[in-house]
Amino acid sequence: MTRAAKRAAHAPSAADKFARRVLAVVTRIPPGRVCTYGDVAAMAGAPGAARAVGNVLAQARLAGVPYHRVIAAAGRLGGYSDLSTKRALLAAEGLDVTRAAVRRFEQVRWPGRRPR
DNA sequence: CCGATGACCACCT
DNA sequence: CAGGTGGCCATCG
Repeated sequence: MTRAAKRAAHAPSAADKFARRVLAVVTRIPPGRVCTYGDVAAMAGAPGAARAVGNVLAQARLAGVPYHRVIAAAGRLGGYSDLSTKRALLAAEGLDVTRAAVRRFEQVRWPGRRPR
């Protein structure tokens, strides 16, 4: 189809672009590792937009994206459609999860923060 | 353009 | 350690 038609079909809004970048980053987080909303924001090219990242994840419905690997600062769990599920998923990946946080957070944080 | 919203964040009580 | 406060940011109406 023509370029004009293509653009008319689905014009890539600025909003979608931001969301795409955020989801792209989240998809790269390996199992057993986690990132904070702030980390994702920075990696997505929008340092300081941690809150905006939360908004994206809260709306995203794409499959194959490990949303549960994105937690709040200091290893606290943060939000999720169902917190008990988030805990279960993280625990299933070998993480030590307490009522409201991931233990040894700095050691499972991704990308590696030069441990030791 | 402005104000409201939210899966945040740092800081202070 | 539980709450409250002010600030930040992208989106949406």
